Amino acid sequence: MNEEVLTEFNKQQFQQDLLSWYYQHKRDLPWRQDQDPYKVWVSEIMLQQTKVDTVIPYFYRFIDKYPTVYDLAAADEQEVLKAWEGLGYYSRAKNLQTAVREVVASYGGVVPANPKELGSLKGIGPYTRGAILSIAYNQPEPAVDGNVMRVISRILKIEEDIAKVKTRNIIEKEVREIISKDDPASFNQAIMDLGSSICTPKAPACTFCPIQEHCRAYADGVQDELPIKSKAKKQKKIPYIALLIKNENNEYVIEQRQDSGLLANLWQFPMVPIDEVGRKDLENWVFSEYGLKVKIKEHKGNLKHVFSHIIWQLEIYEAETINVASEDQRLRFVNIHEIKGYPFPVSHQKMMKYLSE
DNA sequence: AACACGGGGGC
DNA sequence: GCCCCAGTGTT
Repeated sequence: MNEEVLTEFNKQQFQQDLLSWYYQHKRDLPWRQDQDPYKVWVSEIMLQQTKVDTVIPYFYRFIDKYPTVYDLAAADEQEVLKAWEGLGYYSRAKNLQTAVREVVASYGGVVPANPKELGSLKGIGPYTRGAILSIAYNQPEPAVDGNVMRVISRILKIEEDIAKVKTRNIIEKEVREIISKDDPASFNQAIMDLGSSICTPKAPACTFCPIQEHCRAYADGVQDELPIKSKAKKQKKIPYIALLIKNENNEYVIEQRQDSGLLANLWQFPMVPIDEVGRKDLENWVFSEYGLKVKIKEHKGNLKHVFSHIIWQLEIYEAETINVASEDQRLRFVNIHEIKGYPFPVSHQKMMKYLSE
């Protein structure tokens, strides 16, 4: 026997150790009540780049409001966005509804059970495709997310940068090799559960790990060095003056953002990009941009809001205007009760504490 | 291959 | 502050 054989990966034992642990410790999550492909789908979209604890209340409300693909397909887009408010990455909501409408129109309301059709739907990439096929349809397909990349790169001691597409593909291929054919749904979810509770990014709890004896990183004492991941670049700061513009009826001006890009179609208080406009021309700019004659009043406070790629620095000012019949369909005057019906980004929800009757 | 795209939580 | 999170679409 050579050394290669001694360190060879014991697939059967690995599966058994992982799955027994999972059957004993799996969390009772709302999307694990049944295997309804639509519910699995909704949960997987919500869980993209988002923690389980954050998703749970959104998932309950969303499924309560849109229990089937038909309900979501028929829903009003703004209401869907309102249901998504605060969850972030709002294109997920738009893409989900687009895809659900496609399922109703082209697949008789049945979520496709094959990789090609499923993966062609808007918002369903390699991860979500694998997650739905394995969890809802019991197919032995990899579902490689951040957890899986971390766990597998440690288990197999893969020292490639997991930020690279190539590495993701390597890991997907490895998972295809070692996935349980008997219970692929549990296998994929087991690795994700393990990644969130034991095989954590920092200080993994290797002493409690059910697959410790299969872990090459642990064997070599390098579990804290893996996975290797290149750093994201620093966010650029963008200063704005945000305006709480009130008219004589105690209504505030809100505007709808454009239908693509950052926070697409959400509503906000008018913001002036200071770097482009300058402070001197502020009121002129507001008039040219919105057709509103405003008078800047009191400085109410400052707000910093961090996105994944930029940072907004908001200076908040109160302002006054007179009611005008604006041509701009994306502009509205609303009172502090009506405002609650519009989907707002968190940054502007924080500004609402400065509103007054 | 790089970047845009939210928000929250751990340390 | 930095890093991470059940990623995908666009360029």
